[in-house]
Amino acid sequence: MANGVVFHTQIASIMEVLANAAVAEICKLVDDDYAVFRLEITQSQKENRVLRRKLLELKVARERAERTMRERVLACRPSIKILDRYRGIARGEGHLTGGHRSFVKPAGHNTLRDDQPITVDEGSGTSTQHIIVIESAGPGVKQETSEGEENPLYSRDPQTGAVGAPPVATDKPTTAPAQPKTQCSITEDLTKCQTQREWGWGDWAVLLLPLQQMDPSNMPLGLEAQTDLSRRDWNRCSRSVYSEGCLYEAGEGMAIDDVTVKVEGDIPPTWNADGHLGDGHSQGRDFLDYRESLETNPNVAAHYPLHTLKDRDPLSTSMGPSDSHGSILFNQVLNSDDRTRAQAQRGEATSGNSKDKRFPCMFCNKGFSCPQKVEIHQRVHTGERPYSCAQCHMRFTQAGNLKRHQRVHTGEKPYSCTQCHMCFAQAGHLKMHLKVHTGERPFTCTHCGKRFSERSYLRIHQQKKHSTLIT
DNA sequence: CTGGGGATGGGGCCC
DNA sequence: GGGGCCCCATCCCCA
Repeated sequence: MANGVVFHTQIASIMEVLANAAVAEICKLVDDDYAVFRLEITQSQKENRVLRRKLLELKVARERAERTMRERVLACRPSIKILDRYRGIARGEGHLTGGHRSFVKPAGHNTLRDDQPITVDEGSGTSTQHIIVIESAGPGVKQETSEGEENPLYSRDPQTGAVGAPPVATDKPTTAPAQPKTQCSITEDLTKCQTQREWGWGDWAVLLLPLQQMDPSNMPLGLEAQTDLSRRDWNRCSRSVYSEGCLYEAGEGMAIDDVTVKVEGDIPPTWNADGHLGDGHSQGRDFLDYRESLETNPNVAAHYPLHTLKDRDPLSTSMGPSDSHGSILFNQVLNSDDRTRAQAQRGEATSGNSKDKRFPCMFCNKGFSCPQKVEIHQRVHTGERPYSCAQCHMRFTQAGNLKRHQRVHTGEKPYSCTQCHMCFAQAGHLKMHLKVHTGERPFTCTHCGKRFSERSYLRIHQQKKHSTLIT
C-alpha cells in the first residue's frame, strides 16, 4: 500500500516536471513568434507611412496636372467634352450620402435617348447621382461638360454648391486605356476612385475600356436585398421616381460607343456586394449590368444590337458567388428581351403609350399597368431580390417565385398527370408533360419540317441543325 | 423529357 | 370607381 502511494507520488512529480517543461517550451515558442510578429508589424507600419506619403504626393501632383491638362485639351480639341454634372461631389468637394449604384451600358449602345431615364434621385436634397457618359466612337473621344447645363434635378453639392471641372488631366493621357484590365481590376479602380472621392484621367480611362474587356458575368453584383427595411427603402426610392416623373431630361443624354454608362448614386443599405445588410457605402463594388435594359426600349432598340452582348467571351476572373449571380442576371435579362420580342410578335403591347400601361420602367421605358408591376419589373434591371428562402438562402424577385421554389424543399408536387402517375411542382410542367401523352407538337421547323412540342426545342434544333435563330 | 427559375399579366380584395 | 397590394396562372428559358 505504501509502495503504491510512493509510486503515485513519483508519477505525479514526473508529470509536474513534464508539464513545466511543456509550458516553458510553449512560452518560448510564443515569445519567439511574438517577436517576429512585432517585427513584421513594425515593418508594415513603416511601409504604410511611406505609401501614404507617396499617395499624398501623387494626389497633389495630379491635381496640378489636371488643371493644366484640362486647359490644354480643351484648347487643342474642342470636340472633347465631358459630362460630369456631379464632379463636385465625386471629387470630394461635397459628400456622398449613400453608396453607389452603377450600370454598364451595352456594347453598341452608342446612343442614349434623351428621355431615357437611367437614374434616380429621391429628391431629398442630400441624395446624389453621378452620371458619367462617354463617347469614344472613332478617333475622337467625345465627352461633354455639364457646365452651364446642369440638371436641376441633380443639384449641386448642397454644401459647397460646387460644380467640378471635367477630369481630363492626366499624367499619361494616351496610354491609360491600352492596358488590358480584368473586370476585377476595373472594379478595384472604381472602388479606389470612389473611396478617394476623386476622378482622374485613369478613372475615365477605365470607363472607356472596350466592352470585350467587361464581361457581364464578372460584374460583381451586390444586388441582394434581405430585409424588409431595405426593400421599403428601395421601393420608396422607385416610387419616388414615379411621383417625380421621368427624371432624365432631354439633351442630357450622351452618345456612347465603346460602352460605358456609369451611374452612381444612393442605393439601399443592403446593396453591398457581400449580400449582407450594410450601410450603403459599398464603394463601387455593386455594379449592375445595365446593358439589357435599353434593348427593350422600342425607341433605342435599333441602335443596340443584342449580339454584341452575347458574343462576348467571358473573362476568367473569379469573383465569387456574386460572379455567378451576375451571369445569371445577365442571362435572365437576355431572356427577358427574347420574351419581350416574342410578346410583341404575339401582339402584346409592351410600350408605355397605352392608357392601361401608363407606368413606364425608368430603365427601359416599358409600360406597365400599375406601379407595383413596374417595381417588380425594375428588379430585372436593379437585381433586387427581396425574398429569401430560409432553407437554401436563394433569393427571388417575387414572392410567388419564392413560394414556388419552396416546393423544392417540401417536395410538394400538387400537379398530377391523369394519364400516368407523374406529379409535378409546376402546372406548366404538367402541361408540358401532357404533350407526351397527346403527341402534340405544335412547333414546326420551317427548314426540315420536324415538329416539336416546345418552342425552345425548335429553337435549339434550328440552332444546331440549321444554324439559324427563330424569331 | 424533367425540373428549377425569371418574368408578365390577370384578377380579387381592401381602402 | 380607382389605386394599391397581393396572389396566382402562365409563358418562357435553361440545365
